[in-house]
Amino acid sequence: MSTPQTPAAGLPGLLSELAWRDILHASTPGLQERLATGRLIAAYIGFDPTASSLHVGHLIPIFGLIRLQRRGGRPVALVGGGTGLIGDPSFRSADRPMLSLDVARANADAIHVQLARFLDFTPGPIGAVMANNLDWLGKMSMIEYLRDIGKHFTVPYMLAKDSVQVRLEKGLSFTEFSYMTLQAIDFQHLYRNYGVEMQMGGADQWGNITAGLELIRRSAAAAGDGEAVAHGISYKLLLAPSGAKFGKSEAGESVWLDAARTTPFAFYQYWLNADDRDVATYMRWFTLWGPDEVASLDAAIAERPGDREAQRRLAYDVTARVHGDPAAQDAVEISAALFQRDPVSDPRLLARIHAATSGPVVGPGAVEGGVALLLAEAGLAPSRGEARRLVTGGGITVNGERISNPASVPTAVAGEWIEVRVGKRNRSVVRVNAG
RNA sequence: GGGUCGGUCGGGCAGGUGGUGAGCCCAAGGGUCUGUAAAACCCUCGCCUUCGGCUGUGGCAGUUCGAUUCUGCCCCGGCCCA
Repeated sequence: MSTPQTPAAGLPGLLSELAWRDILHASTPGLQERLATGRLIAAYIGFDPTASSLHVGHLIPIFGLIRLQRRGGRPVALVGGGTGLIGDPSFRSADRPMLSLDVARANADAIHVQLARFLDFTPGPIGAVMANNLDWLGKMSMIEYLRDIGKHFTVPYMLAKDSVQVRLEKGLSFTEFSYMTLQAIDFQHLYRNYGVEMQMGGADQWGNITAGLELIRRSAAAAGDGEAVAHGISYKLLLAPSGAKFGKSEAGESVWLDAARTTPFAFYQYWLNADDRDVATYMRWFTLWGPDEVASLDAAIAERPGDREAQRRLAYDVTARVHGDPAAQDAVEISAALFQRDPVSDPRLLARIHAATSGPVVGPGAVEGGVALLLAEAGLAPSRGEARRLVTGGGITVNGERISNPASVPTAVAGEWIEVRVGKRNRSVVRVNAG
């Protein structure tokens, strides 16, 4: 981890900030000089509409745009409504599925809405802008493409990309091979129509970014004063030191930014449970905290790991950014109630926890059938046999009491709520539906 | 299209020659200790109505008292040839 030092303010300090946060992978020569002029710069990042929601992995590019805007740059979020129809082959081992036009469009719209939360779209010099590349890629004719774009790319240049090389053995369709030229068109289009001078992206995108630079350089050759007219930055791939798969819950599910897919409570819990070895990286990447604050939390991790101060601060900060302060506060309170030693007995609090965690609902028959049946019916155990094993193994606590007999019948609080703990971390409130 | 080798739990494997497949390793889950950690140790790990029962070796048939094993056709994957 780099030694924190206060970077210069504004755009001139952008690269050094990314460096001390240990995010910077590569940047084009001359970029620092361009930023040092302090002149306004616009930069973009592309988002593939492969799903109808962004997930925590997308926070990396999102923060890329946020940091740019805070330093006085104009962020441009490009949704790949057109490129998503093709599928980026970069470093993928197999063909990626192509999205249908309808799905790509619907996903692009949904992602649009999510991105709006993170950036300031107020019109102005640094107001964020959204674009969808289907708007221009969808209109381009094949003749236009081959004459104006294809002409600037040599096959050896395209073949030389690492991202292509790794696919040559396994096979690569012409469609996928052409992907980099589409992304280059995006860059050129944004360069010409929005004044975008820079593209940012993950390290796996470097080949695509440079393809865009190549297209802009060749097609703007008339300018010809030798100075680079466009730039690129790539971010390191996030490798969690603990070896954990970033962005996956303990159950192996993706952690989404959409509250309907991942509740704010689950989202908060994901960050709170970050491994000590990973939290240092996460707080650098996923917050706007400065060097001093980061250093003090580094110290807190080292001196009082049990307090998990960094995890708590991180979890709150990210949850608040994604879901808002009230939701983050709610997640903190619910976590406190659910993970204290004593069971929750207040029906109103139980109802609140049930709602915030999207707790399971079962019929009265599931309760009368005993704990094992209840666990299976509530989806807290995959099968009745598994539920039985959990109970006999001492892993189940109901309303604060450890249960050892799979057939025992639990009592619902206020006739409606049952607090169930499966192991230590998985805690939930089950609602018994009398009707 | 032809040949060949394979398809056994989430992943990787063992199960020469027809005689009981619920075994192993990893991953995962639970417990103890903890911080809702990590590490370590212990337990579990197909399904069910659980002192017992059922299903299951890619699919469908066949031979047989009995098939992972033998036969036929089909599906899927690797490699070689065209």
